[in-house]
Amino acid sequence: MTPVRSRPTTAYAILGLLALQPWSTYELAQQVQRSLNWFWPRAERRLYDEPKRLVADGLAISTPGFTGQRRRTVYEITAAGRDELADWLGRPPEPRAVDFEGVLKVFFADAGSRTALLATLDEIAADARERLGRLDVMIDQALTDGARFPERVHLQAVTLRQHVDAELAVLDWATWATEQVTSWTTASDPGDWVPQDELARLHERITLAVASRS
Amino acid sequence: MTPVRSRPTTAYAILGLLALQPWSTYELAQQVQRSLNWFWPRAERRLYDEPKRLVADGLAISTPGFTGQRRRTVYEITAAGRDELADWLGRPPEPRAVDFEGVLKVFFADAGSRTALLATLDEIAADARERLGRLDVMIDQALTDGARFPERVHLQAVTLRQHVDAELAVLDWATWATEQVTSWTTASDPGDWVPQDELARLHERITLAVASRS
DNA sequence: CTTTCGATACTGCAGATTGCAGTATGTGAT
DNA sequence: ATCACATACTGCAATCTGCAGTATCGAAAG
Repeated sequence: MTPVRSRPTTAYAILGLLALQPWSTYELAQQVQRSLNWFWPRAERRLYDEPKRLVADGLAISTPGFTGQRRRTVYEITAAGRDELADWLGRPPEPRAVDFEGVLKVFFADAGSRTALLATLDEIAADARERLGRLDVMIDQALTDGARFPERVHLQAVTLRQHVDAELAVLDWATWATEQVTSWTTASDPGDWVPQDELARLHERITLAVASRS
Repeated sequence: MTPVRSRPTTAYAILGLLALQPWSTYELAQQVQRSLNWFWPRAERRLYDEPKRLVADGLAISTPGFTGQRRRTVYEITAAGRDELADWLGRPPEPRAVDFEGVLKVFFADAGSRTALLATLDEIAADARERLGRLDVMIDQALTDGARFPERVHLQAVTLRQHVDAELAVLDWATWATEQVTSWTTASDPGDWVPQDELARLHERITLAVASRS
């Protein structure tokens, strides 16, 4: 039996795309930017090396071709590739990891001005709104004939809902936070605002949620 | 004037902690795991190299000391460090980036079994519940006398709310997704389930949200 | 008909970052 | 007296990013 050499998750991400159809590296990069970027953002550079390793390990095959004089490599998944992909799907996922520089700036806001804090919250909200706009376009494409993989619309709907939920949560939070901060005197002095009340509400929400959804 | 050499965000994260009080590298590592891990997760390894660079650039000073025979280095922020920190707080943050292997597995679920998909959703929910449990403990500590920085509780409350919102959004989504998938025939065949209805609802939610909160 | 611009199709390289193993000492409990 | 756990790091391979650089193709503009 083949030893289950664990690969970087990016390998499986590419394998997953190859399971849908053969792609050239360039198309693969486009596709990753378009759809995977929401939950598995990787630099384009990575997507040029990883398929080579998949080929070396027999999980994909590469077919060199030409567009006029210009070389182009098309990758295709193998049976072994589909096996490893299915295997990976059966293993527990890594916990979610979030890089959110905006919240880092909010957390350390007392080392700067109240104005800077409000600007940060504004940029966070603007970013969320921009993302929601792009999600709306994707939803539209999935609804109309634009869907590239009509047989996968159910999975797209489920994952799109995750993105929308996440972005709306950020937007709501940033909107709420802006309202609170507006009543503060400075970034280090919240004036009359009582953080303990908010913390108590958070505790309530957690208790309720964990009780009802377990 | 000093040129604003842009540093990795991790440098500012450490600078932010040093702005609160001096720390040894080990304590710094603990603290990053405890609080920053939620929105700026970094390997412990990183936190041993970065302070050295801060010292080299005059943003911090290191004081070597001893605990018996064992060396230990304590870092302190300098005035230049506080300046750069405030400067960073005034610059727009990087957009949020999420590594969520669980959703990647859901997205490619049709390459595996329905059972594997349900297991993935379960693990996502379990992870969210575990995190909410830890958040609850942190909220408790901030509420009772356990707060290490009572003058910063307002900022803790605002950021804690972000984490709670995010985790609850994930938990709600995973719960909902499990219900939907339960009605599917296989991971590639949703049976009677109509993804278009869900997509239409998502479009509605985006339209409403962007209209009301802009 | 030529120039220009954006899309296609990559490679090289320095530096950022992780994960893990390894080395050692200090402290409190059994 | 021993053991487990906390403290306090370093080395290294592999992963990953960002950016600059190379080159061809196709369509539109002048």
